[in-house]
Amino acid sequence: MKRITVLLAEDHQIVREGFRSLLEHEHDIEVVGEAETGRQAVQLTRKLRPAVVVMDIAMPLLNGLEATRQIRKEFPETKVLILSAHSDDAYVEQVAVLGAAGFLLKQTSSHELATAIREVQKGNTFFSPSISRRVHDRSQKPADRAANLRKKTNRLSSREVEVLQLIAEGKPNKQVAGELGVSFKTVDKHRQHLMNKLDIHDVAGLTRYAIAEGIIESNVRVTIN
Amino acid sequence: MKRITVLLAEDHQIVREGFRSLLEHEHDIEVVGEAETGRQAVQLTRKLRPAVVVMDIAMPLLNGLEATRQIRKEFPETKVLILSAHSDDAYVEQVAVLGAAGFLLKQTSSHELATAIREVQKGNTFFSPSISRRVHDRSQKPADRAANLRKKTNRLSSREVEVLQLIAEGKPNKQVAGELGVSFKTVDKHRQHLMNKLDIHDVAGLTRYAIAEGIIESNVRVTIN
DNA sequence: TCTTGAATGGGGGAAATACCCCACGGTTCT
DNA sequence: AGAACCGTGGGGTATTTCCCCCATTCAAGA
Repeated sequence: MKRITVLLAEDHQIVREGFRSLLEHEHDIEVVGEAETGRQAVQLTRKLRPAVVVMDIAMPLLNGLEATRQIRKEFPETKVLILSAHSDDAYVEQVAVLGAAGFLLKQTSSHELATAIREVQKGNTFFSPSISRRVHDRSQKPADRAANLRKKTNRLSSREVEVLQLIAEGKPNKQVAGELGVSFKTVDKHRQHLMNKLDIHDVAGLTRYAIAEGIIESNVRVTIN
Repeated sequence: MKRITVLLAEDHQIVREGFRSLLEHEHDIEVVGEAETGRQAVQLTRKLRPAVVVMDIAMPLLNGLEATRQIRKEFPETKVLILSAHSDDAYVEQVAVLGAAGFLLKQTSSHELATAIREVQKGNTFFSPSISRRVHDRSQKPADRAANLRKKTNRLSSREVEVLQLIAEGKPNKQVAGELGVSFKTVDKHRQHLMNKLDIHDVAGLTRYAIAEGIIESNVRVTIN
């Protein structure tokens, strides 16, 4: 029997190990890798080609939603199962358009996690009950959709969201440039575009925006380098 | 052999089940109960009398620190091992006076969790390296420690909180100075004191802190001047 | 009483930000 | 085929931050 290959993306090691331990009891599922950040999740997906990525949202360097977008773009056949502590509107909003195959809350049981992994691998979707209700409500309203499409102009690009997260984590442009592997000037350019699109012209404002949008959490303690 | 009885207090079911699964591999440790809230942790401690309580901080109804205080008061022989995602100064500060036997970060490995449980059961303390460094610094100087507790050295003064709020609202020092009716240099000085006390050295970090502490909200849209 | 801290103010300087100018190669709609 | 972005990179500059140094006044605690 061919087992379902799974990549775990979750920043807290002990929680990640817990998930791995839980999934070891499921003999049709194999955890082939673990990622600590969204960026690592993208890299490991490229390298390991798992069938399913179990993705936490709140992660340093690159949050789970942005990582999902990048993975879905590069590997449309890879299923991403979002696993989040919160069911914030800001998140739920994005999940539908992101191409995630499912959304689980951390309040669910391990049994449901295994079930969800099997379902999304088969090509189905799997949402926690409270989430699915909300997504349903939302897709009822085409007005919102239209509004989203119209506002496309000042919607941030994927790269811009990435830079925004790092800025909101308190990293200076030079360090952001290093982590993204681009020049200081490019980062500076993204920063300017961000600011123009959002009409927010200071780091404090960008940070508040990032938190309000669920790109980062307010109590992240960024690792000291 | 008598196994170490453990109560798990953690609000996310799947994370809790993961911890249980991890600890099932340790044959000298037995998970005798699981609590979803701080209040339930206190109740189950009363009922089950576990040797060690593994306590998450962020929990509904009653947070882990308050639950720890109540458990320690009622059952001084019960060891509480705090398990937190963050190493905020505010938390670490309280852990010492709370009577917790240890403090683990979720970034640690499952192996360390088992070790910590064994150590605190024996009556020792166990702190994650990064935490222990901080607590150590503090307890190294008894004079400082006493001063800290009595004078609350690293608690912000009301003026500092005032400046922090304006910074987190995205106002430059010059404007803050204008609004407070003091010189630019004074504001700069408050800013430095803030940063030293909180050990946060960038505006993004200060903004996240202000939001986490409820000093401002993330979705404030500051009026444009 | 004497020290400590809070609040005030200033000089100076290296670093980072915020905002202009410019360009090129690529994708993606229209 | 052209327009409109996107991502990349370089030049420059004014402002701001961040962190030292220095000081005085006043209130409160050891």
